[in-house]
Amino acid sequence: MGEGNFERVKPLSPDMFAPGCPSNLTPFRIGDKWAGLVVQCLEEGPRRFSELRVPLRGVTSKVLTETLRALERDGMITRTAYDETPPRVEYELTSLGRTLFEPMEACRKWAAEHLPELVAAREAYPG
Amino acid sequence: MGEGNFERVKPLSPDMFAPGCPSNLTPFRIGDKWAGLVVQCLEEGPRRFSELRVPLRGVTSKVLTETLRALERDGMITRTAYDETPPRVEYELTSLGRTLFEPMEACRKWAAEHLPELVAAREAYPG
DNA sequence: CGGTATCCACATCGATACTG
DNA sequence: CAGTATCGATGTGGATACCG
Repeated sequence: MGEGNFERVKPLSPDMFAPGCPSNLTPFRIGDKWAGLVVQCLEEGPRRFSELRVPLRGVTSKVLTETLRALERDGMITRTAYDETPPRVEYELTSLGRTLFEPMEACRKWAAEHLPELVAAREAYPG
Repeated sequence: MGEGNFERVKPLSPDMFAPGCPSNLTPFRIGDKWAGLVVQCLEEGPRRFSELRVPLRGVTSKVLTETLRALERDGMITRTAYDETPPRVEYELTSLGRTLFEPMEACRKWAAEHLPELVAAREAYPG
């Protein structure tokens, strides 16, 4: 409650959307901090700009716009603007974008199974 | 010839090691440009510092050192220094590091199948 | 051989303010 | 609602030089 549409995006593991979580992995972390998360949010269906801002807590509209444009440019998502007031824009995975599901699942599975080991190693590391 | 040990690292797809190739994806592209490639190089066995510099063309020793330290800190690789002259250091995947194979394979498979579509979309994009 | 030590260019990200 | 426009902090990667 008070969290808006956050519950529409079912978390796949406890802190998957937490900043810095290594499960933000996916084929699209090519120096882009948010693209993988956006794709994850869109896996369940089309989302509006403001709906994406909710689970991606902390992202500014500027950065979210840049991320969405990059994904659109690479053919991963479509942008559909409806001529209404107030304006409504929906983002949706393309068929190409949906092919990302498999590798992302593999990465999420890895994170779910091995993240604790990574964290433990990091904490045990001198320094 | 003249390429040193490059052929020891069998390329999994034509330009997998090319700079900017989206197959450099893997769980370790968390803002790190080279870690995924390093893990890939180590999948076939232990490698020396200078052996890693060959396939990762363009990486400086400074950046390679940082990358290796980060992977070591996260428990993905071990560093073994042999007390010889000239010095010899070997890097090797840990058992945790080897678990990265599955998600990385999934990413490589994705790239091999869908990279052309991404590139085509990018070229067709206005601007 | 296997690194360190500096310095620097560039890009990404974020904060803030404003708009149709 | 869905952005755009600036500006600035931060940090990552690269160039170069040097060391045990």
